[in-house]
Amino acid sequence: MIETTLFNLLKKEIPSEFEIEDFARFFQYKKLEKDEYFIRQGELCRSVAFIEKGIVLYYKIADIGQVICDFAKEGEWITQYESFVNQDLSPISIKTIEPTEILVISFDKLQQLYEEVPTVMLLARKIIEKAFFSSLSRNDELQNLRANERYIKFAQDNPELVQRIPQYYIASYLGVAPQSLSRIRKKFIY
Amino acid sequence: MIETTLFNLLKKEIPSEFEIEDFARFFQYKKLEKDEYFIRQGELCRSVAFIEKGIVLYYKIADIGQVICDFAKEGEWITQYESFVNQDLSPISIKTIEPTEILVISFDKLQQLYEEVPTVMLLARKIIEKAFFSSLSRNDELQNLRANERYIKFAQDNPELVQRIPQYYIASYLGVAPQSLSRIRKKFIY
DNA sequence: AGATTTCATTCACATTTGTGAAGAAATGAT
DNA sequence: ATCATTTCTTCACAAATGTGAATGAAATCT
Repeated sequence: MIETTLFNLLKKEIPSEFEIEDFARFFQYKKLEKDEYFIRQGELCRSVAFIEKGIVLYYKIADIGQVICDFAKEGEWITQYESFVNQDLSPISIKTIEPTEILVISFDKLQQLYEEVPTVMLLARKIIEKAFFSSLSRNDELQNLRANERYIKFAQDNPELVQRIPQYYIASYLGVAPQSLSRIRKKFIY
Repeated sequence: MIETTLFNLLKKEIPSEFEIEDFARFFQYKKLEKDEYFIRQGELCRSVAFIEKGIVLYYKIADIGQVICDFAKEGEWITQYESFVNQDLSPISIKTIEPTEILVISFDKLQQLYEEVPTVMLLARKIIEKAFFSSLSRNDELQNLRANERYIKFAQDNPELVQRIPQYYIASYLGVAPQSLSRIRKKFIY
């Protein structure tokens, strides 16, 4: 379990005497089936994870039913920053939609890692900033693009996800009815 | 210019020997007319400001024309975090839509302030986190609410702004045509 | 393989939203 | 006060999107 994308990435990004084995002490490797949960709506979020392989779905149950908030795939972090930071109850659930392998680090271990390798904190900030900027550009798209334009952009930016994620999830993520997305797609496939 | 909302707030929030006068050294007070710019699309953003009084508009010129990205009013910070952090060209313009008074601090002075009063950095992080979380909930609203629901929520959350901001700006912010917003409003005013 | 469930498509129709034009109302300038 | 400009409203019509039901395809289970 030592030769992971994450540890190689950390070793490369973070200038320190730390070796891959040292990083590995802080993380717990987990193999999840399809439809297993990383966190459930209403629970406390006490850890962060890196996805080695697979896809997770962020969603919540609202009055209109299930709403897809986000996706994350291999090479990305699973963060529920809002509840992680405030140690508040999570407003959303995160679950796998494929067999998925993750490396988990608890809040406490993360603090230790920060202390042992302060540069990690810089990396963490960059990850959070990236999430922030993505959120801003998602606002822009939801505000200014039509459903069909949103789909085209999503498909261009995430060609793999279009293959791996059920369409009604993508529809929900784009804020559109599944039937409408089907109608939209018909115009681009000939 | 010493008795400002900002300096009282800093004095209250930040435990230190710093007095109001000490904070004042770092900020430059500016009085802006209506329609003056804090930053223009395509320029470098080298400062942050606190609004003592007035309202600013975040907007950009896109292919569909002018698009309103955000508002900020007295008691809030003017930040263009994306370009501020990366020292990149600003993708948006920020201008006043009322006579407005602000307290400006440059990037360099902010670093100095961080060094002299480290707790300021915590405050800064909280401000950025707040912007992040607002962005997430704006995503949620744009994704899941209809135009009329978005307007109702906006009006509930910002009753003052509804009075002070032209409606076609609000329409653009909500991602709706001004005529549609007018139609929506008709149903709630009797 | 067969049965069951889940997912995607299609259709008809309702509702929402966009668009361009016209005029009313409000605001600002002289 | 008068005029000019900006903002808001209204209308008729077009386009986009939602909804519920029906069908078929694909995936999953046993």
